[in-house]
Amino acid sequence: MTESANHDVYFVPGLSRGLRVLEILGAAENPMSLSEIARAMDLSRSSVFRLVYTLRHMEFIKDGEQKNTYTLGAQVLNLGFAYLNNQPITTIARPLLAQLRDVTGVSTHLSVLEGHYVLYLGSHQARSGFVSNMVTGTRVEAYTTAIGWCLLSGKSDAELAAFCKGLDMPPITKHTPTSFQALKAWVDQMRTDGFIVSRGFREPGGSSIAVPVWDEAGKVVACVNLSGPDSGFDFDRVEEVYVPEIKATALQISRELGYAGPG
Amino acid sequence: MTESANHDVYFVPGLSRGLRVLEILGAAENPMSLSEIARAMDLSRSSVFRLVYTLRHMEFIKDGEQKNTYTLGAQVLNLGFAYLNNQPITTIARPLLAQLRDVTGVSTHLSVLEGHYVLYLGSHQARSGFVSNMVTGTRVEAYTTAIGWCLLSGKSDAELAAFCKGLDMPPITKHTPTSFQALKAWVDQMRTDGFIVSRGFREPGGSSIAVPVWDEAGKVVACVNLSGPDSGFDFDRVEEVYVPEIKATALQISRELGYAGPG
DNA sequence: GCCAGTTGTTTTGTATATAAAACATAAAAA
DNA sequence: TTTTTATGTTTTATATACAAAACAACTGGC
Repeated sequence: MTESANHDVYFVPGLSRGLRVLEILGAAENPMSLSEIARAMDLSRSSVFRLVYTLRHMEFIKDGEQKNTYTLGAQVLNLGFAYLNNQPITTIARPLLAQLRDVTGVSTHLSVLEGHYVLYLGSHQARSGFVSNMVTGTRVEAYTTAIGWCLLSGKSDAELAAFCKGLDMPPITKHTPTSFQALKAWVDQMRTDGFIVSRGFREPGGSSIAVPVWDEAGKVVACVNLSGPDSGFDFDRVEEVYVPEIKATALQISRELGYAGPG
Repeated sequence: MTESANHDVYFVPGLSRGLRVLEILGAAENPMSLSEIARAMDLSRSSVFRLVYTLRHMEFIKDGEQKNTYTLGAQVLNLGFAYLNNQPITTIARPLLAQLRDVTGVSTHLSVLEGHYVLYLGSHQARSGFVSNMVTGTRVEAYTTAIGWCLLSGKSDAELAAFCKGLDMPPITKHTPTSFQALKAWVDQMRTDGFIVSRGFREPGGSSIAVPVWDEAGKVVACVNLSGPDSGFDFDRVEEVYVPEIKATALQISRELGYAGPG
Protein backbone atom coordinates (compact mmCIF):
# COMPACT_ATOMS: atom_id res chain seq x y z
CA MET A 1 0.00 0.00 0.00
CA THR A 2 1.79 3.10 -1.23
CA GLU A 3 0.44 6.00 0.78
CA SER A 4 -3.30 6.36 0.39
CA ALA A 5 -2.89 5.43 -3.24
CA ASN A 6 -5.19 2.51 -3.85
CA HIS A 7 -7.72 3.60 -1.31
CA ASP A 8 -9.62 0.43 -1.90
CA VAL A 9 -10.73 -1.86 -4.66
CA TYR A 10 -14.13 -0.24 -4.87
CA PHE A 11 -12.96 3.32 -4.95
CA VAL A 12 -13.79 5.14 -8.17
CA PRO A 13 -11.07 7.73 -8.62
CA GLY A 14 -12.85 9.70 -11.30
CA LEU A 15 -15.62 10.56 -8.86
CA SER A 16 -13.37 11.22 -5.93
CA ARG A 17 -11.12 13.52 -7.89
CA GLY A 18 -14.02 15.33 -9.49
CA LEU A 19 -15.43 16.13 -6.08
CA ARG A 20 -12.03 17.31 -4.95
CA VAL A 21 -12.01 19.70 -7.89
CA LEU A 22 -15.28 21.12 -6.60
CA GLU A 23 -13.91 21.42 -3.08
CA ILE A 24 -10.82 23.19 -4.31
CA LEU A 25 -12.82 25.61 -6.42
CA GLY A 26 -15.09 26.20 -3.45
CA ALA A 27 -12.19 26.98 -1.16
CA ALA A 28 -10.51 29.27 -3.67
CA GLU A 29 -11.63 32.85 -3.67
CA ASN A 30 -11.01 33.36 -7.34
CA PRO A 31 -11.75 31.33 -10.43
CA MET A 32 -8.90 28.92 -11.19
CA SER A 33 -7.32 27.80 -14.40
CA LEU A 34 -6.98 24.18 -15.39
CA SER A 35 -3.28 24.15 -14.58
CA GLU A 36 -3.81 25.73 -11.19
CA ILE A 37 -6.30 23.05 -10.30
CA ALA A 38 -3.91 20.37 -11.53
CA ARG A 39 -1.16 21.74 -9.32
CA ALA A 40 -3.44 22.05 -6.31
CA MET A 41 -4.44 18.42 -6.70
CA ASP A 42 -1.02 17.16 -7.72
CA LEU A 43 -2.52 15.61 -10.82
CA SER A 44 -1.70 15.64 -14.50
CA ARG A 45 -3.26 18.40 -16.55
CA SER A 46 -4.72 15.89 -18.96
CA SER A 47 -6.64 14.21 -16.16
CA VAL A 48 -7.91 17.48 -14.76
CA PHE A 49 -8.90 18.45 -18.27
CA ARG A 50 -11.27 15.51 -18.40
CA LEU A 51 -12.68 16.18 -14.95
CA VAL A 52 -13.27 19.83 -15.74
CA TYR A 53 -14.76 18.87 -19.08
CA THR A 54 -17.25 16.61 -17.35
CA LEU A 55 -18.11 19.00 -14.53
CA ARG A 56 -18.62 21.79 -17.01
CA HIS A 57 -21.01 19.73 -19.07
CA MET A 58 -23.00 18.98 -15.94
CA GLU A 59 -22.96 22.65 -14.95
CA PHE A 60 -21.32 21.92 -11.65
CA ILE A 61 -18.67 24.38 -12.67
CA LYS A 62 -18.94 27.34 -14.98
CA ASP A 63 -16.51 29.64 -16.74
CA GLY A 64 -14.99 32.45 -14.72
CA GLU A 65 -14.68 36.01 -15.92
CA GLN A 66 -11.18 35.46 -17.27
CA LYS A 67 -10.75 33.11 -20.15
CA ASN A 68 -9.92 29.53 -19.26
CA THR A 69 -10.84 29.87 -15.63
CA TYR A 70 -13.55 28.06 -13.72
CA THR A 71 -15.72 28.52 -10.64
CA LEU A 72 -18.42 26.54 -8.95
CA GLY A 73 -21.65 26.43 -10.90
CA ALA A 74 -25.17 26.88 -9.61
CA GLN A 75 -25.76 23.14 -9.70
CA VAL A 76 -23.91 22.75 -6.41
CA LEU A 77 -26.37 25.12 -4.77
CA ASN A 78 -29.14 22.73 -5.70
CA LEU A 79 -27.38 19.95 -3.89
CA GLY A 80 -26.78 22.09 -0.83
CA PHE A 81 -30.40 23.06 -0.54
CA ALA A 82 -31.58 19.60 -1.34
CA TYR A 83 -29.61 18.58 1.73
CA LEU A 84 -31.28 21.24 3.87
CA ASN A 85 -34.72 20.35 2.59
CA ASN A 86 -34.05 16.70 3.29
CA GLN A 87 -33.66 17.58 6.96
CA PRO A 88 -37.31 17.89 7.94
CA ILE A 89 -36.23 19.76 11.02
CA THR A 90 -35.23 22.83 9.04
CA THR A 91 -38.65 23.39 7.54
CA ILE A 92 -40.35 22.68 10.83
CA ALA A 93 -38.10 25.04 12.73
CA ARG A 94 -37.95 27.93 10.30
CA PRO A 95 -41.14 29.80 11.21
CA LEU A 96 -40.71 29.03 14.90
CA LEU A 97 -37.20 30.45 14.93
CA ALA A 98 -38.41 33.59 13.18
CA GLN A 99 -41.09 33.95 15.82
CA LEU A 100 -38.57 33.48 18.61
CA ARG A 101 -36.37 36.13 17.05
CA ASP A 102 -39.29 38.53 16.99
CA VAL A 103 -40.28 37.85 20.57
CA THR A 104 -36.78 38.17 21.99
CA GLY A 105 -35.28 40.65 19.56
CA VAL A 106 -32.14 38.51 19.40
CA SER A 107 -30.74 36.39 16.54
CA THR A 108 -31.87 32.76 16.64
CA HIS A 109 -30.14 29.68 15.26
CA LEU A 110 -30.76 26.01 14.68
CA SER A 111 -27.82 23.63 14.67
CA VAL A 112 -26.98 19.94 14.67
CA LEU A 113 -23.93 17.87 15.51
CA GLU A 114 -21.96 16.65 12.49
CA GLY A 115 -18.97 14.62 13.57
CA HIS A 116 -16.95 16.86 15.86
CA TYR A 117 -18.56 20.00 14.57
CA VAL A 118 -21.61 22.10 15.21
CA LEU A 119 -23.31 22.65 11.87
CA TYR A 120 -25.68 25.60 11.55
CA LEU A 121 -28.76 24.68 9.57
CA GLY A 122 -30.58 27.98 9.77
CA SER A 123 -30.55 31.42 11.31
CA HIS A 124 -32.84 34.36 11.77
CA GLN A 125 -30.91 37.54 12.31
CA ALA A 126 -31.89 40.19 14.82
CA ARG A 127 -33.45 43.16 13.17
CA SER A 128 -31.09 45.62 14.70
CA GLY A 129 -27.53 45.91 15.83
CA PHE A 130 -24.78 43.45 15.29
CA VAL A 131 -25.33 40.72 12.71
CA SER A 132 -23.89 37.36 13.66
CA ASN A 133 -21.55 35.62 11.26
CA MET A 134 -23.04 32.26 12.10
CA VAL A 135 -24.86 31.72 8.87
CA THR A 136 -26.27 28.53 7.53
CA GLY A 137 -23.63 26.01 6.60
CA THR A 138 -21.05 27.30 9.08
CA ARG A 139 -19.13 24.75 11.14
CA VAL A 140 -17.61 25.27 14.58
CA GLU A 141 -15.67 22.79 16.71
CA ALA A 142 -18.28 21.43 19.09
CA TYR A 143 -16.09 21.33 22.19
CA THR A 144 -15.47 25.08 22.02
CA THR A 145 -19.02 26.37 22.29
CA ALA A 146 -22.00 26.18 24.60
CA ILE A 147 -24.05 25.10 21.62
CA GLY A 148 -21.72 22.14 21.19
CA TRP A 149 -22.08 21.22 24.87
CA CYS A 150 -25.82 21.44 24.46
CA LEU A 151 -25.74 19.06 21.49
CA LEU A 152 -23.43 16.70 23.36
CA SER A 153 -25.73 16.58 26.38
CA GLY A 154 -27.69 13.76 24.79
CA LYS A 155 -24.69 11.47 24.73
CA SER A 156 -23.85 9.00 27.47
CA ASP A 157 -20.57 9.44 29.32
CA ALA A 158 -19.13 6.57 27.29
CA GLU A 159 -20.14 8.20 24.05
CA LEU A 160 -18.72 11.49 25.23
CA ALA A 161 -15.45 9.79 26.06
CA ALA A 162 -15.41 8.26 22.58
CA PHE A 163 -16.10 11.69 21.16
CA CYS A 164 -13.02 13.08 22.91
CA LYS A 165 -10.81 10.12 22.04
CA GLY A 166 -8.03 11.32 19.80
CA LEU A 167 -9.58 14.78 19.58
CA ASP A 168 -7.15 17.65 19.79
CA MET A 169 -8.64 20.31 22.06
CA PRO A 170 -6.66 23.51 21.98
CA PRO A 171 -8.21 26.32 24.00
CA ILE A 172 -9.93 29.20 22.22
CA THR A 173 -10.71 31.23 25.32
CA LYS A 174 -10.04 30.64 28.98
CA HIS A 175 -13.41 28.91 29.22
CA THR A 176 -12.63 26.29 26.59
CA PRO A 177 -12.52 22.78 28.06
CA THR A 178 -9.29 21.10 27.01
CA SER A 179 -9.93 17.63 28.38
CA PHE A 180 -12.70 15.09 28.62
CA GLN A 181 -13.15 15.94 32.31
CA ALA A 182 -13.55 19.64 31.65
CA LEU A 183 -15.91 19.07 28.74
CA LYS A 184 -17.97 16.65 30.80
CA ALA A 185 -18.31 19.31 33.51
CA TRP A 186 -19.96 21.68 31.06
CA VAL A 187 -22.11 18.96 29.59
CA ASP A 188 -23.20 17.87 33.08
CA GLN A 189 -24.18 21.42 33.92
CA MET A 190 -26.21 21.50 30.73
CA ARG A 191 -27.87 18.20 31.65
CA THR A 192 -28.99 19.38 35.09
CA ASP A 193 -30.10 22.88 34.10
CA GLY A 194 -31.71 22.00 30.78
CA PHE A 195 -30.15 25.07 29.21
CA ILE A 196 -26.77 26.73 29.09
CA VAL A 197 -25.72 30.35 29.02
CA SER A 198 -22.46 31.37 27.40
CA ARG A 199 -20.95 34.74 28.18
CA GLY A 200 -17.94 35.13 25.98
CA PHE A 201 -17.11 31.44 26.21
CA ARG A 202 -16.26 31.28 22.56
CA GLU A 203 -16.01 34.90 21.46
CA PRO A 204 -15.28 37.79 23.80
CA GLY A 205 -18.29 40.08 23.96
CA GLY A 206 -20.61 37.48 22.43
CA SER A 207 -23.23 35.63 24.40
CA SER A 208 -25.70 32.91 23.70
CA ILE A 209 -28.34 30.76 25.36
CA ALA A 210 -28.84 27.22 24.12
CA VAL A 211 -31.49 24.54 24.58
CA PRO A 212 -31.78 21.05 23.06
CA VAL A 213 -34.38 19.66 20.65
CA TRP A 214 -35.47 16.02 20.93
CA ASP A 215 -36.83 13.61 18.35
CA GLU A 216 -39.54 11.02 18.81
CA ALA A 217 -37.04 8.63 20.36
CA GLY A 218 -36.14 11.22 22.98
CA LYS A 219 -32.69 11.73 21.47
CA VAL A 220 -31.06 15.16 21.31
CA VAL A 221 -31.00 15.89 17.59
CA ALA A 222 -30.57 19.65 17.42
CA CYS A 223 -30.06 22.81 19.39
CA VAL A 224 -31.95 26.09 19.38
CA ASN A 225 -30.05 29.10 20.57
CA LEU A 226 -30.19 32.84 20.90
CA SER A 227 -26.98 34.68 20.28
CA GLY A 228 -25.66 38.16 19.95
CA PRO A 229 -23.39 40.73 21.52
CA ASP A 230 -23.57 41.11 25.29
CA SER A 231 -25.16 44.50 24.75
CA GLY A 232 -28.11 42.83 23.06
CA PHE A 233 -29.07 40.83 26.12
CA ASP A 234 -30.82 41.83 29.27
CA PHE A 235 -29.01 39.44 31.60
CA ASP A 236 -31.41 40.03 34.47
CA ARG A 237 -34.12 38.43 32.44
CA VAL A 238 -32.26 35.34 31.25
CA GLU A 239 -33.95 32.77 33.45
CA GLU A 240 -37.32 34.40 33.73
CA VAL A 241 -37.86 35.42 30.13
CA TYR A 242 -35.32 34.17 27.58
CA VAL A 243 -34.98 30.61 28.81
CA PRO A 244 -38.72 29.90 28.98
CA GLU A 245 -39.18 31.36 25.50
CA ILE A 246 -36.40 29.28 23.96
CA LYS A 247 -37.56 26.19 25.77
CA ALA A 248 -41.08 26.71 24.47
CA THR A 249 -39.79 27.02 20.92
CA ALA A 250 -37.49 24.00 21.24
CA LEU A 251 -40.29 21.96 22.75
CA GLN A 252 -42.65 22.89 19.97
CA ILE A 253 -40.08 21.78 17.39
CA SER A 254 -39.53 18.58 19.37
CA ARG A 255 -43.26 17.92 19.47
CA GLU A 256 -43.54 18.32 15.72
CA LEU A 257 -40.72 15.80 15.40
CA GLY A 258 -42.80 13.39 17.42
CA TYR A 259 -41.23 13.89 20.83
CA ALA A 260 -43.65 12.77 23.52
CA GLY A 261 -41.55 13.24 26.63
CA PRO A 262 -41.81 15.91 29.33
CA GLY A 263 -41.24 19.54 28.54
CA MET B 1 -24.26 8.68 -31.72
CA THR B 2 -26.46 6.24 -29.83
CA GLU B 3 -28.61 8.39 -27.59
CA SER B 4 -26.48 10.42 -25.17
CA ALA B 5 -24.38 7.34 -24.61
CA ASN B 6 -20.79 8.21 -25.32
CA HIS B 7 -21.20 11.83 -24.47
CA ASP B 8 -17.69 12.45 -25.62
CA VAL B 9 -14.21 11.06 -25.50
CA TYR B 10 -13.29 13.20 -22.52
CA PHE B 11 -16.30 12.39 -20.44
CA VAL B 12 -15.50 10.59 -17.21
CA PRO B 13 -18.51 8.45 -16.41
CA GLY B 14 -17.55 7.71 -12.84
CA LEU B 15 -17.80 11.38 -11.98
CA SER B 16 -20.93 12.02 -13.96
CA ARG B 17 -22.73 9.09 -12.42
CA GLY B 18 -21.59 9.91 -8.93
CA LEU B 19 -23.04 13.38 -9.25
CA ARG B 20 -26.25 11.92 -10.56
CA VAL B 21 -26.42 9.77 -7.45
CA LEU B 22 -26.21 12.95 -5.40
CA GLU B 23 -28.90 14.61 -7.47
CA ILE B 24 -31.20 11.63 -7.13
CA LEU B 25 -30.69 11.46 -3.39
CA GLY B 26 -31.32 15.18 -3.21
CA ALA B 27 -34.56 14.91 -5.11
CA ALA B 28 -35.79 11.94 -3.09
CA GLU B 29 -37.58 12.74 0.12
CA ASN B 30 -36.47 9.65 1.91
CA PRO B 31 -33.14 7.86 2.19
CA MET B 32 -32.70 5.36 -0.62
CA SER B 33 -31.25 1.89 -0.74
CA LEU B 34 -28.52 0.92 -3.11
CA SER B 35 -30.92 -1.00 -5.32
CA GLU B 36 -33.38 1.86 -5.47
CA ILE B 37 -30.64 4.17 -6.65
CA ALA B 38 -29.55 1.61 -9.23
CA ARG B 39 -33.09 1.37 -10.56
CA ALA B 40 -33.52 5.14 -10.62
CA MET B 41 -30.33 5.49 -12.65
CA ASP B 42 -30.88 2.40 -14.77
CA LEU B 43 -27.48 1.13 -13.77
CA SER B 44 -26.14 -2.13 -12.43
CA ARG B 45 -26.10 -2.54 -8.67
CA SER B 46 -22.43 -3.36 -8.73
CA SER B 47 -21.62 -0.02 -10.32
CA VAL B 48 -23.81 1.91 -7.92
CA PHE B 49 -22.18 0.01 -5.10
CA ARG B 50 -18.83 1.46 -6.05
CA LEU B 51 -20.19 4.96 -6.47
CA VAL B 52 -21.93 4.85 -3.11
CA TYR B 53 -18.84 3.38 -1.55
CA THR B 54 -16.79 6.31 -2.79
CA LEU B 55 -19.32 8.99 -1.91
CA ARG B 56 -19.69 7.55 1.55
CA HIS B 57 -15.96 7.61 2.14
CA MET B 58 -15.92 11.24 1.14
CA GLU B 59 -18.91 11.99 3.36
CA PHE B 60 -20.95 13.32 0.50
CA ILE B 61 -23.56 10.81 1.49
CA LYS B 62 -24.28 9.33 4.87
CA ASP B 63 -26.29 6.42 6.19
CA GLY B 64 -30.00 6.90 6.62
CA GLU B 65 -31.98 5.84 9.65
CA GLN B 66 -32.85 2.48 8.15
CA LYS B 67 -30.07 0.05 7.53
CA ASN B 68 -28.57 0.10 4.05
CA THR B 69 -30.10 3.41 3.08
CA TYR B 70 -28.34 6.61 2.18
CA THR B 71 -28.98 10.36 2.17
CA LEU B 72 -26.99 13.41 1.23
CA GLY B 73 -24.19 14.17 3.66
CA ALA B 74 -23.24 17.51 5.12
CA GLN B 75 -20.33 17.78 2.72
CA VAL B 76 -22.68 18.94 -0.03
CA LEU B 77 -23.78 21.83 2.14
CA ASN B 78 -20.19 23.00 2.18
CA LEU B 79 -20.14 23.12 -1.57
CA GLY B 80 -23.43 24.94 -1.72
CA PHE B 81 -22.30 27.64 0.65
CA ALA B 82 -18.88 27.84 -0.92
CA TYR B 83 -20.77 28.75 -4.07
CA LEU B 84 -22.74 31.45 -2.31
CA ASN B 85 -19.66 32.84 -0.63
CA ASN B 86 -17.87 32.89 -3.95
CA GLN B 87 -20.50 35.31 -5.19
CA PRO B 88 -19.31 38.53 -3.57
CA ILE B 89 -22.69 40.04 -4.24
CA THR B 90 -24.39 37.91 -1.60
CA THR B 91 -22.27 39.15 1.28
CA ILE B 92 -22.50 42.72 0.07
CA ALA B 93 -26.24 42.56 -0.33
CA ARG B 94 -27.20 40.69 2.81
CA PRO B 95 -27.30 43.54 5.33
CA LEU B 96 -28.76 45.94 2.79
CA LEU B 97 -31.60 43.59 2.00
CA ALA B 98 -32.33 43.14 5.68
CA GLN B 99 -32.46 46.91 6.05
CA LEU B 100 -34.79 47.22 3.07
CA ARG B 101 -37.05 44.59 4.59
CA ASP B 102 -37.18 46.56 7.82
CA VAL B 103 -37.93 49.85 6.12
CA THR B 104 -40.66 48.49 3.86
CA GLY B 105 -42.01 45.70 6.03
CA VAL B 106 -42.07 43.41 2.99
CA SER B 107 -39.93 40.39 2.13
CA THR B 108 -36.84 41.21 0.08
CA HIS B 109 -34.91 39.00 -2.33
CA LEU B 110 -31.73 38.98 -4.34
CA SER B 111 -31.59 36.97 -7.53
CA VAL B 112 -29.44 36.40 -10.60
CA LEU B 113 -29.98 34.92 -14.02
CA GLU B 114 -28.71 31.37 -14.47
CA GLY B 115 -29.39 30.12 -17.95
CA HIS B 116 -33.11 30.43 -18.50
CA TYR B 117 -33.85 30.60 -14.81
CA VAL B 118 -34.03 33.16 -12.05
CA LEU B 119 -31.91 31.86 -9.19
CA TYR B 120 -32.60 33.24 -5.72
CA LEU B 121 -29.38 33.91 -3.85
CA GLY B 122 -30.84 35.29 -0.66
CA SER B 123 -34.01 36.41 1.02
CA HIS B 124 -35.12 38.30 4.08
CA GLN B 125 -38.63 37.42 5.07
CA ALA B 126 -41.19 39.92 6.24
CA ARG B 127 -41.73 39.75 9.95
CA SER B 128 -45.43 39.27 9.70
CA GLY B 129 -48.01 37.73 7.49
CA PHE B 130 -47.45 35.43 4.61
CA VAL B 131 -43.99 33.93 4.26
CA SER B 132 -42.79 33.61 0.69
CA ASN B 133 -41.64 30.26 -0.57
CA MET B 134 -38.91 31.88 -2.61
CA VAL B 135 -36.02 30.78 -0.51
CA THR B 136 -32.39 30.75 -1.42
CA GLY B 137 -31.55 28.25 -4.12
CA THR B 138 -34.99 28.30 -5.70
CA ARG B 139 -35.22 28.49 -9.47
CA VAL B 140 -38.04 29.97 -11.54
CA GLU B 141 -38.34 30.20 -15.32
CA ALA B 142 -37.16 33.71 -16.11
CA TYR B 143 -39.74 34.49 -18.81
CA THR B 144 -42.60 33.98 -16.36
CA THR B 145 -41.80 36.60 -13.75
CA ALA B 146 -41.21 40.30 -13.48
CA ILE B 147 -37.93 39.51 -11.76
CA GLY B 148 -36.87 37.60 -14.85
CA TRP B 149 -37.82 40.52 -17.09
CA CYS B 150 -35.81 42.77 -14.82
CA LEU B 151 -32.75 40.54 -15.13
CA LEU B 152 -33.20 40.34 -18.90
CA SER B 153 -33.38 44.11 -19.26
CA GLY B 154 -29.60 44.27 -19.49
CA LYS B 155 -29.52 42.17 -22.64
CA SER B 156 -29.57 43.59 -26.15
CA ASP B 157 -32.48 42.70 -28.40
CA ALA B 158 -30.24 40.23 -30.21
CA GLU B 159 -29.28 38.55 -26.94
CA LEU B 160 -32.91 38.48 -25.91
CA ALA B 161 -33.82 36.84 -29.20
CA ALA B 162 -31.10 34.26 -28.63
CA PHE B 163 -32.47 33.72 -25.15
CA CYS B 164 -35.90 32.90 -26.59
CA LYS B 165 -34.56 30.74 -29.41
CA GLY B 166 -35.77 27.21 -28.87
CA LEU B 167 -37.29 28.12 -25.52
CA ASP B 168 -40.67 26.64 -24.84
CA MET B 169 -42.85 29.34 -23.28
CA PRO B 170 -46.10 27.94 -21.97
CA PRO B 171 -48.24 30.50 -20.15
CA ILE B 172 -48.50 30.36 -16.36
CA THR B 173 -51.02 33.18 -16.02
CA LYS B 174 -52.72 35.40 -18.53
CA HIS B 175 -49.85 37.88 -18.15
CA THR B 176 -47.14 35.40 -19.14
CA PRO B 177 -45.45 36.37 -22.41
CA THR B 178 -45.44 33.40 -24.75
CA SER B 179 -43.36 34.84 -27.58
CA PHE B 180 -40.22 36.86 -28.07
CA GLN B 181 -42.37 39.88 -28.98
CA ALA B 182 -44.43 39.68 -25.83
CA LEU B 183 -41.40 39.16 -23.65
CA LYS B 184 -39.63 42.06 -25.30
CA ALA B 185 -42.61 44.29 -24.53
CA TRP B 186 -42.23 43.62 -20.82
CA VAL B 187 -38.47 44.01 -20.95
CA ASP B 188 -38.83 47.28 -22.83
CA GLN B 189 -41.21 48.60 -20.22
CA MET B 190 -38.66 47.64 -17.58
CA ARG B 191 -35.94 49.45 -19.52
CA THR B 192 -37.83 52.72 -19.77
CA ASP B 193 -39.23 52.77 -16.25
CA GLY B 194 -36.16 51.42 -14.45
CA PHE B 195 -38.40 49.20 -12.32
CA ILE B 196 -41.27 46.82 -12.80
CA VAL B 197 -44.33 46.08 -10.74
CA SER B 198 -45.96 42.67 -10.89
CA ARG B 199 -49.52 42.26 -9.65
CA GLY B 200 -50.30 38.60 -9.88
CA PHE B 201 -48.23 38.19 -13.04
CA ARG B 202 -46.79 34.93 -11.80
CA GLU B 203 -48.96 33.96 -8.85
CA PRO B 204 -52.50 35.19 -8.29
CA GLY B 205 -52.64 37.36 -5.21
CA GLY B 206 -48.86 37.80 -5.12
CA SER B 207 -47.11 41.02 -6.03
CA SER B 208 -43.57 42.19 -6.37
CA ILE B 209 -41.49 45.19 -7.35
CA ALA B 210 -38.13 44.60 -9.01
CA VAL B 211 -35.09 46.74 -9.78
CA PRO B 212 -31.75 45.80 -11.38
CA VAL B 213 -28.26 45.80 -9.88
CA TRP B 214 -25.26 46.73 -12.05
CA ASP B 215 -21.61 45.76 -11.84
CA GLU B 216 -18.59 47.92 -12.51
CA ALA B 217 -18.98 47.37 -16.23
CA GLY B 218 -22.53 48.69 -16.10
CA LYS B 219 -23.97 45.24 -16.79
CA VAL B 220 -27.15 44.01 -15.10
CA VAL B 221 -25.90 41.24 -12.80
CA ALA B 222 -28.68 40.85 -10.29
CA CYS B 223 -32.12 41.95 -9.24
CA VAL B 224 -33.43 43.26 -5.94
CA ASN B 225 -37.11 42.84 -5.34
CA LEU B 226 -39.84 43.18 -2.77
CA SER B 227 -42.51 40.55 -2.81
CA GLY B 228 -45.50 39.42 -0.85
CA PRO B 229 -49.25 39.05 -0.96
CA ASP B 230 -51.23 41.92 -2.40
CA SER B 231 -52.51 42.63 1.08
CA GLY B 232 -48.99 43.39 2.23
CA PHE B 233 -48.57 46.28 -0.17
CA ASP B 234 -49.90 49.78 -0.09
CA PHE B 235 -50.27 50.24 -3.82
CA ASP B 236 -50.83 53.97 -3.58
CA ARG B 237 -47.29 54.35 -2.33
CA VAL B 238 -45.52 52.20 -4.90
CA GLU B 239 -43.89 54.92 -6.93
CA GLU B 240 -43.40 57.44 -4.20
CA VAL B 241 -42.08 55.18 -1.45
CA TYR B 242 -41.31 51.58 -2.41
CA VAL B 243 -39.58 52.23 -5.70
CA PRO B 244 -37.20 54.89 -4.38
CA GLU B 245 -36.30 52.68 -1.44
CA ILE B 246 -35.56 49.65 -3.59
CA LYS B 247 -33.66 51.75 -6.08
CA ALA B 248 -31.55 53.19 -3.28
CA THR B 249 -30.73 49.72 -2.01
CA ALA B 250 -29.96 48.37 -5.48
CA LEU B 251 -27.79 51.38 -6.22
CA GLN B 252 -25.86 50.94 -3.02
CA ILE B 253 -25.18 47.31 -3.87
CA SER B 254 -24.18 48.36 -7.39
CA ARG B 255 -21.83 50.98 -6.00
CA GLU B 256 -20.13 48.43 -3.77
CA LEU B 257 -19.68 46.25 -6.84
CA GLY B 258 -17.87 49.14 -8.48
CA TYR B 259 -20.69 50.57 -10.56
CA ALA B 260 -19.92 54.19 -11.37
CA GLY B 261 -22.84 55.05 -13.62
CA PRO B 262 -25.87 57.21 -12.88
CA GLY B 263 -28.35 56.24 -10.20
C1' DG C 1 -40.07 -26.45 6.89
C1' DC C 2 -39.12 -25.03 1.71
C1' DC C 3 -38.88 -21.98 -2.18
C1' DA C 4 -38.76 -17.68 -4.75
C1' DG C 5 -37.45 -13.08 -4.75
C1' DT C 6 -34.70 -9.45 -3.17
C1' DT C 7 -31.02 -7.53 -1.15
C1' DG C 8 -25.68 -6.21 -0.59
C1' DT C 9 -21.20 -7.97 -1.94
C1' DT C 10 -17.35 -10.28 -4.52
C1' DT C 11 -15.25 -12.00 -8.50
C1' DT C 12 -13.50 -11.65 -13.27
C1' DG C 13 -12.76 -10.95 -18.46
C1' DT C 14 -13.02 -7.18 -21.22
C1' DA C 15 -14.01 -2.75 -22.67
C1' DT C 16 -12.28 1.77 -21.48
C1' DA C 17 -10.54 5.50 -18.54
C1' DT C 18 -6.23 7.23 -17.85
C1' DA C 19 -1.33 9.54 -17.39
C1' DA C 20 2.58 10.31 -20.03
C1' DA C 21 4.16 12.07 -23.88
C1' DA C 22 3.53 14.65 -27.99
C1' DC C 23 1.43 18.64 -29.89
C1' DA C 24 -0.13 23.45 -30.63
C1' DT C 25 -0.59 27.87 -29.30
C1' DA C 26 0.49 31.84 -26.64
C1' DA C 27 2.96 34.64 -23.72
C1' DA C 28 7.43 36.02 -21.68
C1' DA C 29 12.42 36.35 -21.70
C1' DA C 30 16.79 36.88 -23.85
C1' DT D 1 14.10 38.37 -33.68
C1' DT D 2 14.79 33.62 -31.34
C1' DT D 3 14.34 30.95 -27.22
C1' DT D 4 12.09 29.60 -23.24
C1' DT D 5 8.29 28.56 -20.40
C1' DA D 6 3.64 27.86 -19.74
C1' DT D 7 -0.72 26.99 -21.25
C1' DG D 8 -4.88 23.91 -23.18
C1' DT D 9 -5.57 19.91 -26.11
C1' DT D 10 -4.90 15.35 -28.57
C1' DT D 11 -3.00 10.96 -28.96
C1' DT D 12 -2.07 6.24 -27.36
C1' DA D 13 -0.31 2.04 -24.86
C1' DT D 14 -1.56 0.14 -20.66
C1' DA D 15 -3.38 -0.07 -16.28
C1' DT D 16 -8.03 -0.36 -14.41
C1' DA D 17 -12.95 0.65 -13.91
C1' DC D 18 -16.79 -1.74 -15.17
C1' DA D 19 -21.20 -4.91 -15.92
C1' DA D 20 -22.47 -9.43 -15.82
C1' DA D 21 -22.57 -13.31 -13.39
C1' DA D 22 -21.94 -15.81 -9.24
C1' DC D 23 -22.45 -15.59 -4.38
C1' DA D 24 -24.26 -14.96 0.32
C1' DA D 25 -27.54 -13.33 3.39
C1' DC D 26 -32.22 -11.93 4.10
C1' DT D 27 -36.89 -11.59 3.47
C1' DG D 28 -41.69 -13.01 2.95
C1' DG D 29 -45.12 -16.55 1.32
C1' DC D 30 -47.20 -20.85 1.70
